Amino acid sequence: MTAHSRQRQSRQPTVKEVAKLAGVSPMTVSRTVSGGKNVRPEVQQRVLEAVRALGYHRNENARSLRPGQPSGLVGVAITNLGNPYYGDFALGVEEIAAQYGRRILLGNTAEDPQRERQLIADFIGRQVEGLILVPSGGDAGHLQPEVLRDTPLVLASRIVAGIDADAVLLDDVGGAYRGTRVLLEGGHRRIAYLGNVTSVFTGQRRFKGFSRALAEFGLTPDPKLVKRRQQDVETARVAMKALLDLADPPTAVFGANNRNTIGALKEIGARLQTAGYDGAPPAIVSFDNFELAEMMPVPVTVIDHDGRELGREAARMLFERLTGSGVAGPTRRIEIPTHVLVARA
Amino acid sequence: MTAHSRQRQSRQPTVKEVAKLAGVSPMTVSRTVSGGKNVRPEVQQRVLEAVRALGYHRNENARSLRPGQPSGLVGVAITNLGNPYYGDFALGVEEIAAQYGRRILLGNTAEDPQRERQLIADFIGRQVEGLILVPSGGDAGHLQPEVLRDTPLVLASRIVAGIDADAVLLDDVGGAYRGTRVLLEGGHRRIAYLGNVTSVFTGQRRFKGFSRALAEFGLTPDPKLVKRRQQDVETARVAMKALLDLADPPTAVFGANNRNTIGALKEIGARLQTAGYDGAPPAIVSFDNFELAEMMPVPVTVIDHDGRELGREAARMLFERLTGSGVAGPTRRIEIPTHVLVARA
DNA sequence: CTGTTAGCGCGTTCAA
DNA sequence: TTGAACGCGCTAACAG
Repeated sequence: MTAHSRQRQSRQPTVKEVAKLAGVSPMTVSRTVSGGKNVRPEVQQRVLEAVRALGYHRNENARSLRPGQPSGLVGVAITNLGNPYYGDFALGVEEIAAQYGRRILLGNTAEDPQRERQLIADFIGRQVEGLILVPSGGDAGHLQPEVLRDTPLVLASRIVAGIDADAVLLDDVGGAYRGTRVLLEGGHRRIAYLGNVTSVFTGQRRFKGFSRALAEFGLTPDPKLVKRRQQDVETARVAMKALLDLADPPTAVFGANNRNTIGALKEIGARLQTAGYDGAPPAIVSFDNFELAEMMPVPVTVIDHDGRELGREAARMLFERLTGSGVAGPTRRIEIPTHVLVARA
Repeated sequence: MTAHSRQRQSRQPTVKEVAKLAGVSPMTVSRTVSGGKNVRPEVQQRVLEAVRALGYHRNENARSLRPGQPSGLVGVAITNLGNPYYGDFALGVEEIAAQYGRRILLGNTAEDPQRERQLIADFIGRQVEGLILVPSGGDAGHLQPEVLRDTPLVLASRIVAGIDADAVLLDDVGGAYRGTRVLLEGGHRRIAYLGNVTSVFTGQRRFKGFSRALAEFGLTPDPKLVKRRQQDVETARVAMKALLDLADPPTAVFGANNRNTIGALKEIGARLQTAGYDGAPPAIVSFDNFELAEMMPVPVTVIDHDGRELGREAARMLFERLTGSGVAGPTRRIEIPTHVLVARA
């Protein structure tokens, strides 16, 4: 029988067992493990030895059962952990949460409102002190104040119609606008758009910035060059393929996110490998940075922003609600700036 | 006063409050929310209305207080969530955990053993049913069976000396061996190695595979070409810079992970931009795949493996311990295969 | 300085 | 079918 193969039934030791071993009352154990105020040092010693001997860990769940005791938990629900951008986001949240001594309950919604609803309900059932959510859209019943009661909510990346909550957003419109202008000023006029499904909030905002820049050059988005249904790299690649196969393909492409840009680049890369390929590959503007963007075979202008900082900021907003001031203030909305990194010529 | 600005003090509603509103006893509420066995349909109706009206959520912490009741939590500690590979890993774990109705407590250790120790202790205090850990090395006192008691532990990516626990590893040695052979068979003889600090388990294994391949060609690693201290992209780039500045630079580079490969590529990319650069850039073999590897300006052979599958497999091992059979079997060690994707010529 | 009492929210057990 | 009592682990409040 090996180390981890014992019965799982025998629960963790409790204050009582420690108390018995140390020959004191449970209260003395409790006092000792929570700082040792009003306990004789020699008694503390005995208690701590018993703690060590039994491998005692204070039961945080039982502890937070007392009214007024915070659970020390924050619920975080993200649409797609597989997207490196949201990995960074989660890292930023975790970083701040750790500073505040909080732990993270993490869920991946996979853009499924139903799953999001379940996660939120479960998080509340586990008495999280607050929620950080990248919402997946759709019905928002589970985010209504009556349901959340007094659990603070911070929305990240996207907001939800009808929900008045703190939010950390990107400067989607401005970033998309400035990025698109780079293409226009570079002489491009046939610019394709690859984006998320129309219903996604950031998708709408980025398309608005894109359109605004075009408008300043007397252009409107060409429906044949606008593809807004791609959620992942492979569908984005297929969309790009369709664009390149047009009789009159675009000379530039706006990738409204990470996934769309990379799909587009993969298709372009495949064409460049092809012997018979002649046309000049399109230039790219990418909303979302990605590693090694500077090494692509076509110039990639990046609308850069820091997912980790987005996560940090979301967590900071939450903890302002949870501690000190700001607890009862009006909801706030922050926009994180974006930076256009123009491709080398 | 806006939606989320109320007092935080008024806790979540309890069975009692729901009971009062519905005009029944707390037990009837409890029975109703847990399936409704032995409750008259009309009474259930009243209860569910009260639940809805008050925004009641069953307190999972209180629930799991009863002996024998599982907490429904799994603790996951990762070394670096900012590495896209571990984002994928977390996604895989979450995916399986969701299937088993478990939630994830997530922590980032940042390769800090002290932080890892705190996280594990806290996870146990929160009554997690099991632990999944990418260990950061160093002292393993906090992983001893006496401390973990009966909480099953699954190690991922790396193992820990002296700890007998289930583990999911990569075929580090074999992958590194086969990848290195690709370089050797391509005629390369001066091959540099960029890797993690020597103490990291995977680093040792990958270096072993690398060395083994060299040995078959009558070579040993050249100390001047071996750099094993880089944990992030920037330090890797600097290491690569030093290699390229050698009087006799390597003709190929083995990147022992994601971070090292990308740092190396960034430096190579910078050189290629430089007007005066003449030498042929080195070929690359990368342990760990990364997006767009096929589009680099130098051929990149990838030792590919699926982080998400690693996560899934770790979670599966854990849940085999938690449920059904295998609860008390000997510890197991699984190796996930790696696939060498040879660069285009 | 230390111990006893009581109760947090829930569900098992037993009684009605 | 419904309810009352009890206790899970912990700690404030109150003795001593």
